[in-house]
Amino acid sequence: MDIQYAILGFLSWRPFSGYDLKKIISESDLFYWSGNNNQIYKSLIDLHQTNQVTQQILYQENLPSRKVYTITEKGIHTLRAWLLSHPELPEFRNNFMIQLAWADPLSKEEMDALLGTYEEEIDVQLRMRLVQAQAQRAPQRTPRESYLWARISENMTASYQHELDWVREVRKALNEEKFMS
Amino acid sequence: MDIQYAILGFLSWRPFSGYDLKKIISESDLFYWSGNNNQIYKSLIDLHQTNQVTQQILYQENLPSRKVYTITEKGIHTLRAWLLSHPELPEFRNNFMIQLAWADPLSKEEMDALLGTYEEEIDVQLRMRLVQAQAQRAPQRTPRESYLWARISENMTASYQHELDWVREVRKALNEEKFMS
DNA sequence: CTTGTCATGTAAGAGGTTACATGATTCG
DNA sequence: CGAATCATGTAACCTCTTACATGACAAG
Repeated sequence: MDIQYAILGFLSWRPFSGYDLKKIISESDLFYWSGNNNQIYKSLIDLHQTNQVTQQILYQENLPSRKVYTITEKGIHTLRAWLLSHPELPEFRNNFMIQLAWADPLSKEEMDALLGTYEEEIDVQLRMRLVQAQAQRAPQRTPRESYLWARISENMTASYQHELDWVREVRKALNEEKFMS
Repeated sequence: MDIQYAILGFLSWRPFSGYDLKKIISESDLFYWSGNNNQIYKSLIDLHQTNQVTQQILYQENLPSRKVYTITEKGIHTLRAWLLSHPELPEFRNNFMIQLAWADPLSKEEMDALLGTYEEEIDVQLRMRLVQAQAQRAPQRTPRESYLWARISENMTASYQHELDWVREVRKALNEEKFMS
C-alpha cells in the first residue's frame, strides 16, 4: 500500500486527522488517490496498530471528535527507508491514446471533434492548475523543500502542457488534408 | 473494464487468440495493463457471451489448441460508441514525485544518489523504447492510422524524455550549492 | 535436466472506488 | 428547507496483480 508512505510523509510534516488527509489527497493530483475514507482510515488504524503513529482524540463542542495522528520514531524510520528505496518508474496511463489508436474508422469530422474535446479537457485542467497554484500550500521547512515542491508542481503542469501541445499539433496535421478518409 | 475496449480494438484490427493479446499487452506500455491471464481470458469469455466476438477453435498437432476470436458487428458498434465517447484525462501516477516531496530529511549525497538512480532508470527506459521502436508493428491500414500510431508512440517517448530533462535539471540545481543541509 | 514456449484457465488477494450511515451545525 | 461542512467509519464491489495448474515439445 503506497498510500501508507504518502500518509506517513504528511505526518512527518505535522499531525493530521484522517479527515484532513482525506481532503488534501482528494484535492491533490500529485497524491493521485481518490482520497476515499476506506483507504485512509484503514491505513491510519494500521499505522496506529504497528506503532508508527500515535493517536490523540480531541473532543470538540458541537462538533464530532477529531482523531489526530502523530508520527513516531518507528514511523520516521519506515519513511526514511522508503525514501532511500529504489524509485519506481512513472505510470503514464492514458486511455485517450488507446482510444486514438483504434480511431481510424472515424470520419475526419468525428476525429477532429474527438481531438477537440480532449484539447479542451486538458486546457481546462491546465487553467485549474494555474489558479490552484497559489492556493496550494507546501511544507516550507527549508529552502530545499520549497524548491522541491515547486519543481514537483512544475513537473505535473508541464505534463499537461506537453499533452496540450501534442494534441494541437496532431489535430493541425490531421486537418492539413494530407489524410483523406 | 477499459481493457475490454482495448481488446475490442485489437480484434477490430484482426483476429487474435487470448495468448496473442496477453503477449502484446504485457510487452506494450501504451496498453498499460500487466497482461495477466485473468483479465484477458475473462474479458474474452465475457465478450463472447455478449456476442461481441465469435470464437474459433484451431486444433494443432503437438501443440495446445488455440481459441481465435473475431469481432462481430455488435462488437464493432460497441467499439465505435466508445471511440466517440468523452475522452478521459491522462493519469500521471508518479510515486517518485511523492518520494521527493518528503525527501528533505535526506542529506545532499543521499538526495543526489536518489535522483541519480531515477535518472538512470528513466534513461534505460528511453533507450529501450528507441530499440523497440523498430520491432513494434502497428496496424497500417491507412496513412492516417500509421500517422496516429507514430504520434502516439512519440507521445510516450516524449513523456520519458521530459522526465529525464526534468530530473537532470533538478539534480543540477541541487548540486549548485544553493541548498545547504 | 532445467528452463522457455505454446496455450488455456483458476484462485487468492491486494488495491481502489462509490455509496451508505450517523448527527449536529451552518449557510444560502 | 435543502445542502454543505465537520468527522468518523463500514459495505459492497470492481480492477488488477501474482501465483498456480496442466501438458507437450524444443533448446541450451
